[in-house]
Amino acid sequence: MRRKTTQRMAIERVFRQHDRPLVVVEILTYGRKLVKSLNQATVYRNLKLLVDDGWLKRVTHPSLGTLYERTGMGHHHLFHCRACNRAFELPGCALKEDEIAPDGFVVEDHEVFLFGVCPSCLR
Amino acid sequence: MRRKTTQRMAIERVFRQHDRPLVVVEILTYGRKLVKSLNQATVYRNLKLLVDDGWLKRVTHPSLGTLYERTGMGHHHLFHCRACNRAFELPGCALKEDEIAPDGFVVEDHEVFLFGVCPSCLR
DNA sequence: ATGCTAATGCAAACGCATTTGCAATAATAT
DNA sequence: ATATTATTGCAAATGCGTTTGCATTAGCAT
Repeated sequence: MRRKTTQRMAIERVFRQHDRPLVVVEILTYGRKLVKSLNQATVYRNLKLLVDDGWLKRVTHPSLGTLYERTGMGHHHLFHCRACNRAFELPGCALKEDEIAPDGFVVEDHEVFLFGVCPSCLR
Repeated sequence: MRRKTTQRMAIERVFRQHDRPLVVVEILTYGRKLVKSLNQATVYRNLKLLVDDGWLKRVTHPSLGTLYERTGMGHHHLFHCRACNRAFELPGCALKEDEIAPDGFVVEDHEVFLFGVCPSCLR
């Protein structure tokens, strides 16, 4: 059976604390503040478990590479702050669904990535 | 000075012939139909030159990885056909620019990736 | 408290895209 | 035509994210 380890709980807490998509190094860095011995391999192994459980979702970002984000927040866009390099989830969809497809193309899904400056970096 | 080699001319021709963003293996495969000896390393070296020249642009696609597309066709979205796995450039922008940003976020740029089935795979 | 074994830490290994060293080749100036 | 050297082909090497083998540790059922 699956055991409730301190390292997996720490990883879950990292996501709850930051509430935004995270890169592996971020998870490792933040996680080590909770469990100092936390190892890279452990992070990867647990990320896989959490994705299998449906608790996390793996996303490939054009600039940041692989991101892990919590599931269950509906359709959204990813925002990447060029100042602090963090990713954020912006709720909602700003895509005009009817105007997406030139005739002949059937659009079934889409991904939108926004780039700019986040509120905390603005001031 | 830069020499006009048959391999680079072949690579350029591949892009003109197919008129869509290409992955390195595609460039290599199609290029070898023009210059059978064409080597991978040569492709990479020339892609770098063509990007430096501003003739090509490097793009990172969430599913396909690194793509190379010709420059100068204005703002567009990339469409990925899940049937034939090819990428296409769809002209225009279907993003409602005013509705993108929740207050506090300054959006300076964006990338849109569409997924579905292309015309030729539809029939 | 004890035993079983899932999970960890560590380091080595992996996969894959991309790059590099080098001798051979071919584009260009003369 | 000849010399010069940018460019090629080949194979080995690199970088980097991710995975794996294994001995040790720590959940959890008993």
